[in-house]
Amino acid sequence: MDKAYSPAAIEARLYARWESLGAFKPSGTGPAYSIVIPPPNVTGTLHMGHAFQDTIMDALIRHRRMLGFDTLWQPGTDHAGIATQMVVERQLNAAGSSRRDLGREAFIERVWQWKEQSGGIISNQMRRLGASVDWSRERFTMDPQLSEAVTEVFVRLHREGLIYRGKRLVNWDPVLKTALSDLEVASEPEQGSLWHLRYPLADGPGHLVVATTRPETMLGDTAVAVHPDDERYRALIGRRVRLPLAGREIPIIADTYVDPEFGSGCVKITPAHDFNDYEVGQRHALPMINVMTLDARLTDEVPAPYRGLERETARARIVADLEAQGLVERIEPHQLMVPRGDRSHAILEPLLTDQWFVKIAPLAAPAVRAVEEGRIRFVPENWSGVYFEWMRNIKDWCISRQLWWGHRIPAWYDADGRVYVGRTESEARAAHGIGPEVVLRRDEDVLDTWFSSALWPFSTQGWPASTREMAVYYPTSVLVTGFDIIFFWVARMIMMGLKFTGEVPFREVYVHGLIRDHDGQKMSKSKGNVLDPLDIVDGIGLDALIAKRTSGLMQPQMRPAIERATRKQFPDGIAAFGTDALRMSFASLATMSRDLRFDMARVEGYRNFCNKLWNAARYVLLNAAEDGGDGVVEYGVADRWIRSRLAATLERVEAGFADYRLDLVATALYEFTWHHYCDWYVELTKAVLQSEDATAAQKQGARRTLVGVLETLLRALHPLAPFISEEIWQRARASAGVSGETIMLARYPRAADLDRDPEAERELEWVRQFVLGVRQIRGEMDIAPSRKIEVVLQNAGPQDLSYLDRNRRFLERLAGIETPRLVERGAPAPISAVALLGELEILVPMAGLIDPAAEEERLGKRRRKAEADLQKLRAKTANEEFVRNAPAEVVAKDRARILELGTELEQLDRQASRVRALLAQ
RNA sequence: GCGCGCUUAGCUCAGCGGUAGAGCAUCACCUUGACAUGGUGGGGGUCAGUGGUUCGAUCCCACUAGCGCGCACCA
Repeated sequence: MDKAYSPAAIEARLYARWESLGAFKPSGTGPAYSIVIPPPNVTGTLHMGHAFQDTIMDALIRHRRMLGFDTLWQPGTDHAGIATQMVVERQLNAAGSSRRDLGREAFIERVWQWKEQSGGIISNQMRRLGASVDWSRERFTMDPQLSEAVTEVFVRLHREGLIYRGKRLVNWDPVLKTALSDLEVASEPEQGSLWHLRYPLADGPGHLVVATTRPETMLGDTAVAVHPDDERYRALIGRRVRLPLAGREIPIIADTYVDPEFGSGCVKITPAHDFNDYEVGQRHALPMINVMTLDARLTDEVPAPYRGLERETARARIVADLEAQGLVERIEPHQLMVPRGDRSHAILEPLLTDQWFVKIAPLAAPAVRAVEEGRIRFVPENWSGVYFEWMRNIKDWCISRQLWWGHRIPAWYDADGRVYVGRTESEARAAHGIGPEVVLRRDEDVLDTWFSSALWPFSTQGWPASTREMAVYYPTSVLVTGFDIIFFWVARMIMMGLKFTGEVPFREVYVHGLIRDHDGQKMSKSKGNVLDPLDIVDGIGLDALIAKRTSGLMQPQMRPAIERATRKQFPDGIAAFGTDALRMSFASLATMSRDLRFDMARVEGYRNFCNKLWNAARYVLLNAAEDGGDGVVEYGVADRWIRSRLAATLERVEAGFADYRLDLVATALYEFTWHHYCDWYVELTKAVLQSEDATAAQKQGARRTLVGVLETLLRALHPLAPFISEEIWQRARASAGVSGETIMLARYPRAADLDRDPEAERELEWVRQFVLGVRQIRGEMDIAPSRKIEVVLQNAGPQDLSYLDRNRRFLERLAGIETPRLVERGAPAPISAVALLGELEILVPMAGLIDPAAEEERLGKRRRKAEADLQKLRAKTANEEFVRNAPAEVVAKDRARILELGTELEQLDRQASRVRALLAQ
C-alpha cells in the first residue's frame, strides 16, 4: 500500500467494477427497501444540495443492502418544464432566434436534442459520488410509459370531476406568458407608492378618495367599496361615482373586506386584476373588465389613449392625466409585497384566463389523514405541522401551463369550443360519439411539471400496469428531501399516491436541512459562493475556481466582489479531498437542523481521517502478513477490550441509522477508528507484537484481532465511505479470512455479533488512566518522550497488583516507563510528581527530572478542581430533600465520589507539603 | 399578523433532568518503525436573558431579546 491515501487512484476504478458486477441491482432476497430519488432537472448539473441528498440516500441504501434487504434505489430525471424551456429559449435568443421562429414542433425537437446532449452530465456526476442507484432502471418523466401514467391520471381525475377547466383569475407571468400555481409566486417587499385618487360622485357634488398601489388598473374598476360600519361613508353606500378617465359610473358598495383604518377607507374594486377584488366582485355580482393583455399591456377595453400601453407606461400616463384633472389628492411612499414569478422573476399579473385546475379538497383530506394516523411519518416530526397547515388551507391547483415543453393536456376542442378529454383523440371521439367529419383541435397547453412529479413513486414502477415492481417496491420506504419542496412535491405525491394506488407513496419522509456556505448564506450563482461538489473531490486551482464563479453572471458588476471573496476564502484553491471525505462531511452535517453550514475544514478533517484509516490498515496488513498460521491463539485484555468498544460503537451506529442521524453514525465511527482503534488498540498491539517475551499465541491473538476488527470496521464504514472501505477491504479480506466479491454485498456488522466485555473495559480503563496520568506529568514537566522514566507505585491494592502484573508491557510501552517499583503503604518514598488512580499513587521521582515549583503548581491546580467538586457535592448531599427525592443510585454515586475526592485531596495535600518542604530548602 | 426553527468553547456543531463534549483553530513539546493528512500534553464555556416547575435545569414550561425561515397579507 502507498504511504499516503490518494482517493483519485481508487475511486473511478471501484465504481466501474461495482457497476459491472451488477451490485446496484436489487438482490431479490429479504424484505424490500426502496427509495426513489427526487428527480433532478434532466439538463441540470449536480450542486451541493444534490450531493448531500445523494450521500444520505446512498448511505441508507448501502446500509440496508448490506443488511440483506431487497434494495432498490430508483434513479431518474425530471423534464423540468419551465426551467428547461427557459434554458433552450435563451440559447435560441443568443443565436438571434426564438421559439416562435422555430415553431412548436421544431422547438420541442430542439429541447430533446439539448436533453440528449446534457442529460448525461448529472448521472455521471452521481457516479463520481458513488451513488449506488440501479442505472438499468433510470427513468425520465417524459418517457412514454411515464407520460402514459400522466395521461391516465389526468383522464381519471377529469372523469371524476376532480379536474375542471374554467376562466379564473390566475397568477400570470407576462414574460413567460404562462399561468403559474400559487406556489410558484415569490412575493418580495418592494418600495412603491400609495396613490390617493379622487373619484367624483356621479349624482352630486363631492368625491371619494380611494387609495391604490396600482393606479394603472383603475380603468378596470367596477365599484368602490367601503366598510358597512364606517360612519364617514355610510350615507354614500348605494350611490355612484364617475370613474375618471373612463367616464363610466360605478357603484359604491359595502363590504367587510375593507379596513377603515387603512388609506382613506375607500377601496377601488378591480375584480379582473386583484385576487381580493375578485372575491368582492363575486359577492356583489360585479362585472369584470379585463384591461390587461397577456403581455401586460392595456386592452381595447380602456379609452383609446391608453390602449396598448405597457403597464408601467400606462401607470405614468394615467397618474399624469389624473393630476392634470386635479384628481390626485396625494402620493405617499408605501412598501408593498410585489408578486414575482419564481423562475422569470417578472412581476406577475392576476389575469382572467381559461385554465385547468385540480379540485384539491377531496384529494387533500385523505392525505391529511395518512399523516395524522401515522401511515406516513415526518422526520423531524415538526414538519408534519407545516404540512397540515398548508393542507388545511390548500386551494385548487392550476395545472395548465402555456408552455411547449411538457406533457400536453389530453383534451380536444371542436369548433364551438366544446372540450373532450380522452387518453387519445380517438378515445375522446369514441367516448363522445364524434365522427371523423368533425375537426378537433388539441389543447395547446402542457401540464405543470409537478403534476408528473407527483406520480413519480409509482410511475417509475410501471404504473398504470400492475407490475412486479409495484407489488414489491411500492410503497417506498422513505422519501429523502428538503423542506423547500414539501408543498410542491411531497404533499402532492401523497395525494396522488393515495388516490391512484390506495397506498401511501412512502412510509417516512426524512426532511433534511439546506446546505449553506460557511457564513450561513444560501449558495447561489449570483452570490458567487457556489461550490461544485466535484471540485472538492478532485480539487481545483484558485484561478479556475474564480473563473467558474464569475462566468455567466446575471449581474457582471458582482464580479470583483466575488473574486475578492473567493481569493480570501480559498487562497490556494481547493485541495483534492476525495469522495469519501466529502461524503463523511455530508454525513456529519446531517443533523436535525434546517440550516447546515458547509465548512471546508470539516472536509479536510475527514480527508485526514481517511488517511488515518489508510495508514492503520497499512500497519495491520504488514503485521497480518506475519500470521503464524494455525497455532494456538490467545486473546488478551486489549483484544477483548477493542471488540467490546466495537460492539458499543455498532450500537451507536444502529441507533443513528434508525433515527436518520447520520451525523451520529459518522461521529461514532470516527471516534472508534481514531480514538479507540488507532490511538490505543494499535499502540497496545505494538507492545505485544514487538515484545520478545510475548507468546506466539498472544501475538497471534493480537494479529487476528487487528485484522478482524479492521475488517468489521470497514464494513461499518462502507455506507458512508464506500471507496476507501472497499479498497482496503479488498486487500484485507484474505487476512481476515472472509470471502466475497465486494464489500458492498458483504454483511453489515451488528452490535449483537460482538459481546460487550465489562471486565476488559474496566481493566483497560485502568491501563488508560495509568498511562494518561504518567503522560500528563511528562507533558507538563516537559520530559522528552524518548526518555524512559522511573515510576514508584504506592498504596497498590490487590486489584492494582493484578492489573499491573498483566499489563506491565502496555504501561512500559505507552507511558514510557521503566518497570515500576512498589512501595508499601506509609513507607518512605522519593519526592515525586504524582498521578492518582483511585487509591493507587503513581510517583514519578523528581530527582533531575522535575521542577518542584512546576509540580507544586500542577498539584495546586488539581487540588482546586477537586476541592470545588467536593464543595458542590457536599452541599448537594447535605440537602435532605435531595437525599429523600433523588434516586438512590444517584445519591450513592455522589457519596462515593465524595469519599474519592476526600482521598484525592489528602494525597494531593501530602504531596504538596513534601514538594513545599523541598522548595523551602 | 400567524406559524416554525435557532442562540452551548475563537469558529462549525453534537448533547441533555444528576461532574459541560467533539472537530477545527490556538499554545507547548516531539522527524518514537502505520500515519507530520501525524503523536503527546495544555488552555479555553456564569450552555442568549428573566421568571417558573423540580431535591436538582444547559436540558422541561412561560416570557423577553437577537437571528433565520415559511405562510398570509391593508387596497
